[in-house]
Amino acid sequence: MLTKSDRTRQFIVEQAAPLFNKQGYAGTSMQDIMDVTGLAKGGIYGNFENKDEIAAAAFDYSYKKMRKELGAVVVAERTASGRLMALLNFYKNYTISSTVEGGCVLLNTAVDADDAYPFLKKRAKAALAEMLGFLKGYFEMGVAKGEFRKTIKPQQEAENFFSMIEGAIMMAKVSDDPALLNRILSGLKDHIRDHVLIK
Amino acid sequence: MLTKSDRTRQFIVEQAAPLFNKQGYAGTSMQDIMDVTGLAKGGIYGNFENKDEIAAAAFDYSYKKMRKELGAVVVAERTASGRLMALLNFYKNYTISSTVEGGCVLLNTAVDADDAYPFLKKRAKAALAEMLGFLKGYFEMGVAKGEFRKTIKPQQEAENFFSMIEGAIMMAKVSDDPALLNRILSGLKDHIRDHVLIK
DNA sequence: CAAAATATAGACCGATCGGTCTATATTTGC
DNA sequence: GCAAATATAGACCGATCGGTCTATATTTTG
Repeated sequence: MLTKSDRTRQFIVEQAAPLFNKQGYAGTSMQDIMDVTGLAKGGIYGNFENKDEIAAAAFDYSYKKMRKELGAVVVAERTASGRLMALLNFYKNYTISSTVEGGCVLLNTAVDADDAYPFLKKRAKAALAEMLGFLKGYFEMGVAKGEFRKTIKPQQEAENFFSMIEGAIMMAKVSDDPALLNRILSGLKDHIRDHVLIK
Repeated sequence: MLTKSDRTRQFIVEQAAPLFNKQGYAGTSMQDIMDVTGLAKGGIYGNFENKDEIAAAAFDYSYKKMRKELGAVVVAERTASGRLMALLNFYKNYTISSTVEGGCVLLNTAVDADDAYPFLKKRAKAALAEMLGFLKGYFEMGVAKGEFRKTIKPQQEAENFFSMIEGAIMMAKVSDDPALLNRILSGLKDHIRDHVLIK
């Protein structure tokens, strides 16, 4: 059974995750976390060593939640193209409603952390590598099954795909234009149909 | 002639810009700015109302510097494809050596500001719109001059282009893999040659 | 249900936050 | 080169920062 502390810890992480995702590491104070959880200092520090540990746990939680949601819609599809389409659908309107409030946790953490917080950067780096690995796997699957052209390069396709999605999330968010992201996603679907799938 | 205050103000902005670009708004303290300029509180606050005003001036400075450098290499080219290639070359190795230390100021500010600092978000939004406008203009120019296919859609091409570049900068930076960005840029060059230019 | 173990409240800490103000130093205009 | 205007140093402010510690409250275990 889950101990009280385990449940409190999880509660803190879940409440703090959107704060870190929206406000970044430096922009999120312990007071913010106390406010959002309703706990006092002792309640927080009894479960975490320090702010870094909460931020790290919050990232892990947010990323895993996203990966789980994404995984669920993707593995429901049995073809490579179906999986890629499901992934693109997953990101539709992602600037309006994302897994964790504040948009893509990978994008936010990568930009927030890369020059200032190595312990967070490490996590974002690993998460990105994993996501690229998944994408690459779907392209390899398509080629292996004879669904995709043999000429496509899975690694390159994966990098192209994900850079466009992440860039589009940033652009759509700062422009207050969710449709911008959706247009990019739509373009990627066209790309699969026209240049990846065997005609 | 430039007054003393004008020169000091400019000096502060130039020294502070890399700090904000690397550490973000919340992660940059007035003490940091005092340290990097060698000025005391009075020297800073005699030239700026508050931290917001410095951050805003720092963004404007960084963005204009980038736009100027980019503009110089782009307008040296007389063809639309030449301009796009120049732009892609401009971003080569941009995670290693960018206009202002810390990478793309537009990406960093957009992500840092969009949920927390409206006064900065507004600036990033305007800057992004301008960059997309430039890109769109080059594609329109290519079509108008008969250099590009009439079927290409300048707005869509511009959005695709820029989202890929920005996403790739984020990915390359967090992965410590500058080559990732260069591969994306290379892919975009291929795209122009193979699907934009008239054969 | 009582005793032991655990978890939380909240007072407290020194350091740092953004910002003000005055006295002094430096420029500027004549 | 002197007087007036301007710009800077740095002491100081209250608020907030991340973090500690103890006393109390709550769980857990027998």
